Parts: sequence; structure tokens; C-alpha cells
Amino acid sequence: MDELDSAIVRLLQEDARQSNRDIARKVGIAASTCLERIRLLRKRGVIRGYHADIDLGALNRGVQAIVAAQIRPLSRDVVDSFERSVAQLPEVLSVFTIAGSDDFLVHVSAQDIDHLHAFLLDRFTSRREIVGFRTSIIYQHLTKQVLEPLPDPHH
Amino acid sequence: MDELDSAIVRLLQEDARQSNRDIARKVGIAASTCLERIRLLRKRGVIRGYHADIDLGALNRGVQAIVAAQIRPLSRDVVDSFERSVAQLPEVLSVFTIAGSDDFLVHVSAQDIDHLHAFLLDRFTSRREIVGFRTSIIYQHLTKQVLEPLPDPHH
DNA sequence: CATGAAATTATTTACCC
DNA sequence: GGGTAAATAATTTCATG
Repeated sequence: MDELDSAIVRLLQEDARQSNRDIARKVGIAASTCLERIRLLRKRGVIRGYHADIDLGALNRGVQAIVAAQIRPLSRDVVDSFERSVAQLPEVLSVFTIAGSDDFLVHVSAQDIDHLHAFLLDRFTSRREIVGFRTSIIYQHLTKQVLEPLPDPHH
Repeated sequence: MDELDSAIVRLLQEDARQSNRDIARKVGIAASTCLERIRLLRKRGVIRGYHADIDLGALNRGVQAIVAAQIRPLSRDVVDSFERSVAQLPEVLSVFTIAGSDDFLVHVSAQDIDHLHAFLLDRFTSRREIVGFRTSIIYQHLTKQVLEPLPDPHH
């Protein structure tokens, strides 16, 4: 990850569909060189994928919430199975497994408040491993699309 | 948003860099038709952008946390200015503005625990509008890259 | 008016310096 | 890292139902 790689990664975070030729021109290298660098970044796992960012409203997902859940027992089996089964529910956007008084934060979206309520009643209230959960409606979610590398901690 | 649009949106969420020709072939329409549909989806704001997903470790961001913050007063000025200034800190990945006992959840990443601690001391402890915050280390974060449309609530 | 086929223009990619 | 040429893709035009 030298300066050229960082510049390429930044440009692909901004717009993953711009042409390799454009990226090459912006960072000041030949298209063939740029293509090879992108291929290596992908192979090394630095670039994990390219994804379209879709408006949640257009997917009938106008209401978002964060559900803070506590589960017991905190055994590997119960934790792993909770993560996997919750992540595959259609309403779930992401699952944070965290330290602290809550065990998980689950980011969910639904058509409206009624569907959110029904979802929580059907999928959370009934789960035996969940000993408690609190739901917070999300008014706004700002996401940074372009992340800069942080300074190397060894320098 | 008919079935064809949904199929195109799903494919672009899976891999935003696949060619228009491949997408057209997979959904069973002509390339020109597909290109026009994608253009309209973009114009209508259904597709908000295309972004490379980068490994946080490669960006020297190996440690993630969620900071739940309470601020006062909860006036528009203070809320707006908190959102904007926090979102532009390099360590911040996203900011949730929420209802409930906490006012914000801030998703952050840093090089390591020491840098996370320094970041919180420098950027949170010192802010006058913050009346309290709790930090939870993230062990794991599962994100769904492909979101299906939810059933229309009117039907 | 949306679709699809063909022609033109542009980009990607493999190979060698 | 760069240059070139063949393969591939994007884009425009225009005919069709």
C-alpha cells in the first residue's frame, strides 16, 4: 500500500464504476499499470468488492432502527447461531457483536413503523436466548463512503 | 421499480463493476435497454452511487467501536453541528442520529486500542455539548451487501 | 414508447519493453 | 512503470412492434 495504491483505493471508494483509464489518468500512471495494481489489491483482499449503494426508500425500507440486544448464555454456540440467523433475516442490514452491557446491535429497516413493530414481535420477542432488547428509531444515518488510511502506528 | 429494475439493482449490489453487457445477459434484456434502465435508476436516485468496499485492516483501522453519546441542549443548532463535525473526523465511519436515551451512535475505527483511547479523549471528552458517552468495542461486524426490496405495504 | 440489432467509438487486457 | 495491439465493452443510431 504505497501512495499510488492509496490514491487508487480512494478513487474506487468514490466511484467504483469509473473506468480504469480514468483512474490511471487521475493518479498519473499508465492504464496497464493501474489495471495490474487494482488486480493485486483485489487479490490481496484490500479491495473486498464493489457494491451499488441503493436508496432504502426505493426498496420499501423507509424506517430504520437499531436494536440493542442482550442474550444468554454467552456461549460460542449461542452467539454464533444468533449472529448467523439474525443476519439472514430480510429486514436486517448489519449486526455488530460488541463488548459491554449489550451483546449485539442490530441495524434493521422495514416498510414503516407497523412492519418494524411486527418484525420485532415476531423475530425478537419470541427468541429464547434474548433476555432483553431496546429499540431506537434512526432519524438519520450519515455514512462516510471514502475512508482514508490512518497513519501507520509504527511511525 | 418493476421486476427487471429489481434484478438489475440486485446484480449491481452484488458486483458494481460487472459490465452492462453481463447484467443485460443475466436479466435477459438487450444491452441498450439495460444501459438506459441503469441510467434512469441513477437519475431517479434509486442507485445512489457505486463504492469499493475496502478492508479496514489495510487502512490501518484494525479496531472498531461504537460510541453512544448524549448531548445537551438538544437544539437544532447543536444537533446539526455535532453531526457535521463528528462525521468529518477521520476515525468516524458513520453517525446514527437516534431516538431514545442516547442521542447518537458513532461508529469509529482506529489503528489500535491506544489510538482509539486517544481519539476519544481528544475528540469526545473535551466537547462541551457531550454530557455523557459509553464506548463499546466491536468484536465483529457483519454487513449485508445485497438488500432485497421488502413487499409493498399497500398490498 | 420501450425494446433490440447493428455500427461506431471507447476501454480493457495481454504481452513485451 | 509504460506502450502497443487485439479483444471486449459502451454507446449511439435506427428499425420494429
